[in-house]
Amino acid sequence: MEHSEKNFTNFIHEVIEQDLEAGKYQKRVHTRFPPEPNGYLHIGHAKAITIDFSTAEKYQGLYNLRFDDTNPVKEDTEYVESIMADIKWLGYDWQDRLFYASDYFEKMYGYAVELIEKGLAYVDDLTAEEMREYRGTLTEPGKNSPYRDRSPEENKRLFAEMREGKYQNGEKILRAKIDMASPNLNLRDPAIYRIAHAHHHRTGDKWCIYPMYDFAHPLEDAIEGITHSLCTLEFESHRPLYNWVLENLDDFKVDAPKQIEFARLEITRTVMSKRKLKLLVDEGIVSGWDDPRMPTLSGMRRRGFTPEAIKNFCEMVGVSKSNSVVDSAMLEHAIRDDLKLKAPRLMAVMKPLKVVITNWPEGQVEMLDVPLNQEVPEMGSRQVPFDGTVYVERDDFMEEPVKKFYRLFPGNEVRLRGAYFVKCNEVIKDESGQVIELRCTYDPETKSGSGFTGRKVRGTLHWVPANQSMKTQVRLYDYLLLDEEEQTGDHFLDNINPNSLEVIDAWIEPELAKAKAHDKFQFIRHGYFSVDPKDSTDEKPVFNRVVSLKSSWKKKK
RNA sequence: UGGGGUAUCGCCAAGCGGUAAGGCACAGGACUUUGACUCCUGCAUUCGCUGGUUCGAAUCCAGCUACCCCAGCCA
Repeated sequence: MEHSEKNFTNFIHEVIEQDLEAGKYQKRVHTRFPPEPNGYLHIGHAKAITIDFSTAEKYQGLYNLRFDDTNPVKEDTEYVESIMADIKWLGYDWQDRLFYASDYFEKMYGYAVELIEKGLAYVDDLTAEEMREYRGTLTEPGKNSPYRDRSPEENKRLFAEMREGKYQNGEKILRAKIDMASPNLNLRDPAIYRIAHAHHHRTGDKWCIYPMYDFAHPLEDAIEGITHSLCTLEFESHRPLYNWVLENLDDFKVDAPKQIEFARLEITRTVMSKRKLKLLVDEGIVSGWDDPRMPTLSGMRRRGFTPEAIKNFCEMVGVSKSNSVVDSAMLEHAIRDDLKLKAPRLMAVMKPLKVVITNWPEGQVEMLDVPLNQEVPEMGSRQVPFDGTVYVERDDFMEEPVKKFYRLFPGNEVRLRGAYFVKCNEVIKDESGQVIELRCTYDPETKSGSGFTGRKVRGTLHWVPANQSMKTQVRLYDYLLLDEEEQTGDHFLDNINPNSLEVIDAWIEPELAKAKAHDKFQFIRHGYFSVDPKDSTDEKPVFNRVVSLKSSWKKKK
């Protein structure tokens, strides 16, 4: 007899393995991701999706995609489409298991009637305000509605009339009859069906009553045969209600799904609330849900994040029940880690300073063969023309070098990446004293790849050919949007980082002119960039900086 | 204040009575045609606090404390 071995990696797996061992749910594992189509998915949803789907995969189970579309006034087809696109992009395939809560409206109506017949639900005439008053407070019990004791027959008739459209919004409501004195407010006769004369994006005008989340969700799960219903912590106190609904319906007496809660994802300096993100869009603070500064999956995709990086990040973060705030450095690590072996490494100069090689043969153009990624030889190489006149980064020159500066300064020799050693001999300035050009000499012996070992230089500079580089736009983003750690409350708009987007020109080497939408590169020393799919043209790519490189030098400066 | 949760390194997070995994960050060092990457090394005698049980506790018990969620006809 083998001893049962603990094989779980987080508390959800632990629960599942106990169920499996106990033989529950015919030893099936079936999960679901149930977004409401009222906005775009963000990185927080990515965590939920990976938890929901990878948990099912871990146990050879199935997972559903289900739109929880029970509130027509907030939902829209645009959102269901974006959600599906984003999940596909992440790499998950729900196959034929795509569901909509709205497909169950008729069934749900039937279950509501069953509760009415059992005397477990009643139609209330109280207004919303009255209901709030009757509900009591955290410390005081509520009191029963005067309509609480209507007969099942009357309730049934009234509920049918609600469905028929006989009443206005708010005029009547169906409530579960539980306990107005419960210490758990969610059990004080919660509303389960409200009247909403609104057009639903899928059912149109067929219905004017819609089930509430607390009633609908357990039914959706149970109808689909979900075994483990994973959701975020704020639903913890709803679990008794979730269970109440299923316990009181004859169809779901056995193997009712089990709700398990986990902490939602929070990342430093990141707005992670659909409501707030929508506000940013509506206020025009960002260009749309897919603005590259947005933590939405569509924004991150456009910015240049990869699904692998996002999934790895979620895995790194882990799953627990403690409210935590993950350092954005972890996300940055995830994308750098993924891109470092995928992205070709090329050169782009953002603030150019002209360098003329005075001893370069007049008119000679040498095509330098430079590897695309030294660590991945299979990537091959590209040609970079070298004609003795290049741009280097202005920051890579200091007329009066500070301590430990080993780039270009008068009298110093450095390597031009992929080319030769050059030595700075002369500094040319304009009338105002601004350095406008450097005169250097090169040493033909030192060509890259030649195996020259005569002497070493500390600095290697990236550069572009001055005459054959292309000027284009690059967008530098300071990680996401917020200035401060402070992101709570409704005043988060005051914390928007004004420098979250900096658009500047850059000179790119010829190879990069061919870059296509979503192509990713490392620009030596500048970071990882991705070609913007919306604003690039066939002739001219526009680059978004996905993330910068780590730099110990800048910090010490 | 009633109910429900959570507290382990700067940030995540393992741990399930046998003497504190791992990742991120950080700091040294090696390497280097990116001050990147990679590679070494360091980084909790201590687990919110106080008591108790035990040969032995982050793990069990008791009592505190702090923080999060719930008073939508949102999800």
